[in-house]
Amino acid sequence: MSKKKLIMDKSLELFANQGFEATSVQQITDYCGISKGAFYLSFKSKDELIIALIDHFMQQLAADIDSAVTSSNSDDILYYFYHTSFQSFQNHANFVKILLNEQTHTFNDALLNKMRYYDRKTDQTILTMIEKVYGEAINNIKFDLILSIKGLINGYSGYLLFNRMEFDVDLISRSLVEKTDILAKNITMPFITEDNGKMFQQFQEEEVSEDNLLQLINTTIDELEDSIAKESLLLLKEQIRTPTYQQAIVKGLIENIKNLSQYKWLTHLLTKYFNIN
Amino acid sequence: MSKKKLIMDKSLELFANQGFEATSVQQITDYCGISKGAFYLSFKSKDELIIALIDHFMQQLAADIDSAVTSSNSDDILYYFYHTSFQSFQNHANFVKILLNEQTHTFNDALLNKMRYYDRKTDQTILTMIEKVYGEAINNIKFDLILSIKGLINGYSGYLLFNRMEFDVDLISRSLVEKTDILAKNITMPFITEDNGKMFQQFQEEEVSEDNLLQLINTTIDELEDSIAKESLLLLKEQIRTPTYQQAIVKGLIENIKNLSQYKWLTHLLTKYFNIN
DNA sequence: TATACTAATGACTAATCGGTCATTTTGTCA
DNA sequence: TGACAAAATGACCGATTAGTCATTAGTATA
Repeated sequence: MSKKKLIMDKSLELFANQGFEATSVQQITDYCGISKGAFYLSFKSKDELIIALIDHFMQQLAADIDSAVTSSNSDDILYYFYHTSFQSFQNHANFVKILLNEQTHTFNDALLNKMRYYDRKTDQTILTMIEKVYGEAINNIKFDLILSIKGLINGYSGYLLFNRMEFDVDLISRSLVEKTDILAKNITMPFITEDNGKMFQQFQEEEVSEDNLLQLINTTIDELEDSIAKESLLLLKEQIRTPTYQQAIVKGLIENIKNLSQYKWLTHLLTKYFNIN
Repeated sequence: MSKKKLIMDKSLELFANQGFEATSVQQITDYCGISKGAFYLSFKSKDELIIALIDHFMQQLAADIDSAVTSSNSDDILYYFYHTSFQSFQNHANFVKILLNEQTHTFNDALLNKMRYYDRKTDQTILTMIEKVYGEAINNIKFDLILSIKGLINGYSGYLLFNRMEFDVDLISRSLVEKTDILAKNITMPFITEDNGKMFQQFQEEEVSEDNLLQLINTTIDELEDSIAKESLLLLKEQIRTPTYQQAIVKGLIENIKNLSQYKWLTHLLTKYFNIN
């Protein structure tokens, strides 16, 4: 395990239990069994660490949900959406705790922007989903439906987190699918009109910047043990710097990474960058 | 305006914009135009300040909602519940911001307990409300209904707060009443069973401790300009220390305070303490 | 073994924090 | 006016923080 990964893993625990501001760098390094200096070899600042954490998990969550939403039948989309969300919630309870705690703190502009970005991204995913499931029928209530879905997830997450409960992902998913369906088919009095809802539309997927992509590749290479996937990534990195291979080869290399479930986001970005379908 | 009130007003702004931990006592006193020493004449510590803030607003909110729920017809209860909630939200946006930010921070036990206490109180109020509106019919889904209602409020509050919008309290209330009604009448697949829902029942209204009551009276006296209400409070304070007057007189004195809308909580506690109906 | 390089250390700094208290200012009596 | 008390001040304290950097440990090459 790379040092960066070690710090991220351990600090996640501490942040979740004590909050971001209340956790000192000294505490993190003690807990990791490394020196303070070593911390600053991996991260330029404490802020950079929390942003890296948020990015790491949100990218994965966004990619998981996106793939669940795009790859399932119209009938099952809602179920798989909730299932993926709460499965991820169960697997990364510590991260969710940080998210709920630090959600709108203004103290760090970069952090706030990240949060906003992912919030918008979630809106967009949900919008795509409900349009796919209900089509034109819910056009005038779609923004209320988005808020209701996010609200339900929030309400139930808070309850589960507070009670530290083991829970049945299948049951909660089916229960929330029913609620969503009930709302979608019966609401007649939306609060958010098309006009107010403009902000939901404003989201544009970011350009895949070469810098960001390279940085993400480097981080991932760092995390990986020697393997075909690592070798593929190294080759793709070269390909970005100086294009050498044909599309087919590039596609094959990306396919080698696609199989690792935790790198769906990277796969997504690579596919987009190299213009592969 | 008393110094305590001044500090609470000003610090509310700062906490809302920067968070609790990120705001220093020095910053608060500078913003108030007083010295650091003066701060500690009003509050024993910084923690005591945040707890006072939370108490102040939550007591008022709880009393407002409670009176809205208990004093309206079964048909209108839901509407007045949401109306009171969002009206209060609109009037005290800064406080809501703090609540959303600091909601589950563990760093301070007393604070955490306050939060939990009021969360439970909210659950209880909502439970009473939906039982009054829907009776036995929703018995098996009532806990899901509580979570859904809290979730909806949360979802819409977050949206409104984020967009810093002026909004139509009547419209959002009617819109959420409809959603609540739709859910109450159509849910067939609850996630939380009677057994899991035990925790919702555990709430017991706190005993009215003499110390707490006296402290609240003193704070309120401090806030008030000279008036009948202030005089009444001073007399009631004496009555607690050494009972002198008959029930009728006590009841009359409490009535003098009841008329001030912002002291419903105090009225409630006094009524309970003196055993008046 | 000697050299060169990187990785890792932890004592240190400057700044900031919550909280204290000797001192001064202000207000109120006779 | 003068004596006294209450209110208010801000320099100061010990503790803690994020971040730095001269030094050391570890490793690979010659």
